Amino acid sequence: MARRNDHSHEEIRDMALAAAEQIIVEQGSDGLTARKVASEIGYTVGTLYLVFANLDDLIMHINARTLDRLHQLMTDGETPNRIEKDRLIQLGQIYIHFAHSDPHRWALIFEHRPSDDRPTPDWYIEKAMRVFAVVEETLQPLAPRRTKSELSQAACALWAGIHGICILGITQKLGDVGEDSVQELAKSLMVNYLSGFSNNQA
Amino acid sequence: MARRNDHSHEEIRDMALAAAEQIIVEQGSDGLTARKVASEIGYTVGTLYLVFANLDDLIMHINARTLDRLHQLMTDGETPNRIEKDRLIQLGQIYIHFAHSDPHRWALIFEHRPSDDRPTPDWYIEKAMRVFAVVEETLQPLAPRRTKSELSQAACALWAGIHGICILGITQKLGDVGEDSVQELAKSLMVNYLSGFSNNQA
DNA sequence: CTTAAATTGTGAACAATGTTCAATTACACT
DNA sequence: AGTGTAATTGAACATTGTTCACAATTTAAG
Repeated sequence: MARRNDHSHEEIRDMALAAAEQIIVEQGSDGLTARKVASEIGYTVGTLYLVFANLDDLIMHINARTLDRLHQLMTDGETPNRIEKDRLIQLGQIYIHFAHSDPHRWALIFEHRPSDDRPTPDWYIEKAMRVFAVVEETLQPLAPRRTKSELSQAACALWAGIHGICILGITQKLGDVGEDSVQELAKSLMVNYLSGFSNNQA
Repeated sequence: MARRNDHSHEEIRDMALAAAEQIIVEQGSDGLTARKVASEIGYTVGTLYLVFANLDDLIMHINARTLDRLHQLMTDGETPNRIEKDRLIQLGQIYIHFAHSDPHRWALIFEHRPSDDRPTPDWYIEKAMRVFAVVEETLQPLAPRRTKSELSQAACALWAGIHGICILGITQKLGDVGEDSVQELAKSLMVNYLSGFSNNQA
């Protein structure tokens, strides 16, 4: 059976992504195989390779979706009137909760290393930057006298810091801790960092 | 040819670890295969499985060695007379330099996720804790009035933070930055965090 | 020194993986 | 109906981790 025309390539692409995501959520990245995804959508491996260059390509697209959902959560219900410090801390909470509620999809973003020959595509970098920009914008009002580059650096340090806590927390590298403890750690990091960052500005 | 008795199992174990580490250093974890390690030491796959339970087991032992080397670097040339704040910042520098100078072996520690059925062995956790303890001990004199649990939490937050910066720096997730930039970010994190942590104590 | 037993290493075999591509099938148009 | 085109297939290939019946060699016994 060929040329079934049941679905356009665009449709197959979306079906494959949805099926792949379900596998990831349920079984983690180890459970993801080309054959499984294909059979799940009623096609065969060959078809998958008509739509994606390879599994890495498919994973990149899953990750893009994950970044979109994270960005959505971080900008959802934005309350600009709120005290900015709380808003930043809230961002950290959102990130950590996101990672804990969907650990497999979250982990997939960082398990994937860009191979040397195929560098990370621009459209992907752009999505990652979009998430990061939210942090930067939220930080800005907290230290108005800092230069743009100082702000960028601080946002970077803070966000990477939260991320590190998240990683060590979820992968249990520092003992058996729940989401609550991770939230505590992150809050401690943000509050103390901000205290130094805001007070010591020129 | 069996029972060659050229080497004891202990010796084979060490040779295999050395060969595997060389492969990791040169090619990264993707290049590591059972057959490669075996042929490198002049034995066959079967023999490898007499000495290690499986590849995960072998990797755990490599990671243990890596942790030992890191611990060595962190406690080497200890100068207790030095200002403690500088000492802590120095620890961060050591960690970041370690990661950059040996990215493949460093990454291997975090790529490896403990499988559900075989939890991380105690001897491994102990080695990880040993590294972490150095941070805790160095932090203690900086905030004498804090409780033990507060100190532990702060050390955790700080260390995880440094680690996060390291990850995003090395994997280039936040653009193309060199070791110097990563060092800057880490220093920013530590200085500002410490400022808040030391000043605001009861 | 010969022979039997114990032990140590082998490598063929298996199931699974990502990936490719000649062959096959179904559709659209004349 | 017939013909060409394009979509889909799935068998095939190279690798992977892992196992285990067997073979080779050392050791012990007679």
